[in-house]
Amino acid sequence: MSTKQDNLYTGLKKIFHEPSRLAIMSVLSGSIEPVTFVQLKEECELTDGNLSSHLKMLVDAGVVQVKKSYINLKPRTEVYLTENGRESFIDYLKALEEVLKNAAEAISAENKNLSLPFSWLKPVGA
Amino acid sequence: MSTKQDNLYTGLKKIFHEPSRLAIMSVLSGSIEPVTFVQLKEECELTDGNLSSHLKMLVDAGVVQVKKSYINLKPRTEVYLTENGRESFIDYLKALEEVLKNAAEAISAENKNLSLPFSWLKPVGA
DNA sequence: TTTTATACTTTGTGTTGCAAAGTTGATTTT
DNA sequence: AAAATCAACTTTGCAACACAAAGTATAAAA
Repeated sequence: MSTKQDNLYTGLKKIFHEPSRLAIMSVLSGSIEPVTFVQLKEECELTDGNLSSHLKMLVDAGVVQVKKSYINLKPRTEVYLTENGRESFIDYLKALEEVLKNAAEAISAENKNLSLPFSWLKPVGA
Repeated sequence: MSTKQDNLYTGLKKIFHEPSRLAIMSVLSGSIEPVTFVQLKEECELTDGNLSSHLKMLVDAGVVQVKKSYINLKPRTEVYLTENGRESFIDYLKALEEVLKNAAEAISAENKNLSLPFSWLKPVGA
């Protein structure tokens, strides 16, 4: 039940619709194993500070969980998606797909001459 | 020439990566004719104030232009894309496509059982 | 023993997304 | 002919937030 009237863009939930967090979510989606803070930092090319605060937001939103421990006397922060996180991220991606399709169709409708840059708009089998 | 190191997410230019502005750009992309303030407002389901300020940002970014006139003694604001606007919006959409593909692949790699929600991931002809 | 390094967290600040209020001029009501 | 209403915008105010810079804690090197 969404209170506000839905349109194409309503599904672009703010928590995911930010490049750094999109990167984090993509990396986490790509592994069933938890990912460490340091790995995430490297793969997403984020600074310590920015990763830390984005993670906090994701945790507060209930889409990731964090497990802190010490290994070899060093802190180790492991991050993983919650079940809800996985599901709502997929929903976000679906919404994004719709938005993208819609935009790409608008463009190619008015640009018959333009070579289609968007692979999935090419009619299957053509 | 991009000063900062590029990654997958660098192409998500902030000016377009906001749902309201994405909506505006999509509508504008869908017509060669200029679109009026009132039309945009309705199609994007935005308030007057928010449309006004988003338009200002798009104008300042040089991606749309605005022509003000009076018709029937009423103000008429017509909005249209600049050439640069059309091009850079396509670039944005391409970047978005890459990001989306990357995320969808990550998900389906770790969820063999999951029915693929993303149409373009289905092998063509399968 | 004072640097240096690692793994984070917190703080500070300019930006911005949105709601609410304001503006300008035409039209309708009283 | 005031006064209130409407239409099409613009401006203002403010909480949220993205990013950089600074801070903390512990361990290892010099």
